Amino acid sequence: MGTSTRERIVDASAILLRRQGYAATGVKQIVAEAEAPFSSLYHFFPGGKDELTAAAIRSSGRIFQELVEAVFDAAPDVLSGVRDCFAGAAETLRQTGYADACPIATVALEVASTNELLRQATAEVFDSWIAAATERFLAAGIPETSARELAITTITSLEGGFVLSRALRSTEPLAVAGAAVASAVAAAFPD
Amino acid sequence: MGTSTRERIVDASAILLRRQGYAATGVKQIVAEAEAPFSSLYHFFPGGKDELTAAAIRSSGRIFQELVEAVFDAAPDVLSGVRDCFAGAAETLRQTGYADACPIATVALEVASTNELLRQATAEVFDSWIAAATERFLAAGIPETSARELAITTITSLEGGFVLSRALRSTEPLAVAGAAVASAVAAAFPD
DNA sequence: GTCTATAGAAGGATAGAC
DNA sequence: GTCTATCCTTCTATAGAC
Repeated sequence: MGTSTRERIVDASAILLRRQGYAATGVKQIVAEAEAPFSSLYHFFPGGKDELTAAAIRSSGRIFQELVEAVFDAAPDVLSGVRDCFAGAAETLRQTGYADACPIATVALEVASTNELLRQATAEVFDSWIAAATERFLAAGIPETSARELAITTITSLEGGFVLSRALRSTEPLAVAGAAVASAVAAAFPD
Repeated sequence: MGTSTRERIVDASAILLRRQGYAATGVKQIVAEAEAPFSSLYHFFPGGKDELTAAAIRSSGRIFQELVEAVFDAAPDVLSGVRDCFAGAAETLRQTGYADACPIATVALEVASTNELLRQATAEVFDSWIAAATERFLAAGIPETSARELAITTITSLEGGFVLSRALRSTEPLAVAGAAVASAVAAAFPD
């Protein structure tokens, strides 16, 4: 069974949102990219562009989380895990001509003050990422108070690294941010 | 002498770009907000929306830099300077209903892979911020190798903190990111 | 579920008078 | 520098047949 029409529409939407954001992505461009009939969009998403965008945010948020978790969990320890995640992000960015970074950051900034429905979708994704990272730091033996702070530091550093690396077309910001997070993680272990 | 028409157009453009981004900001909305004649936009910016946006990016980038420098330089030492900058950013964010964060980040992500002219404008601004921060860390006695890395860490942390704080409508990410940067700065001084 | 056609608003940009 | 009017495209969304 190939991908369903609904699935192709969500996937195409997610790709376009990541590269060019919400406002610049038209529904006609989405169905064209998905090779789907125009009317299918409103068949599967009666709420139109916003309902589709919310679905795409949640979908790509989950996929990105699973991808990062896979990289992280494959490492022998948390320190290597953090380093591998930032290195992998930098490599993907470089390989895609600095296009493929965080799947939801552009949309998150666009809608934060203009679209409450979509703002909540991005907030749910970030909350889920923070929870997943916190779990892993806790499991590694890092104290409860530090674990959540380190999780937030990891994700803010990744997001900030993406912003500067894409704008400067250089992996330096992402590499520097990753090294800083690694140092913070190393310092968080109880003596 | 009040503000010139050109100035009002650039300022209105900068405000709208910060809150809702590039694609969502129409030229008609800009001149309405600026209380300027529509034709003045094309009189002062023959290159249209892109030329105006580039000017707005450089203008708000410079203003934001001056604002942060003023806060930083008013502090008794670099550590306090860093802390004050993050605290001030968090307070502004909270006071504006999580609307006023980085003036160029939303646009930077939107145009990074779609508009080379504007991408370069955002890159110039970020480069200028990195240079200014590096100078200050050097002046404080931090070794040359560490100074640039700390400068990049500071700015990526601020940007990432803005992304999560706006999406979550919470100052926590910005506060946590600021504390992490402060720790890194404290650790960078030679013994 | 998909087809064709189209409504109705908003987008960026320009012309020519003053 | 500013006025008014307008061009053409693109946008989201809907209607009704099949």
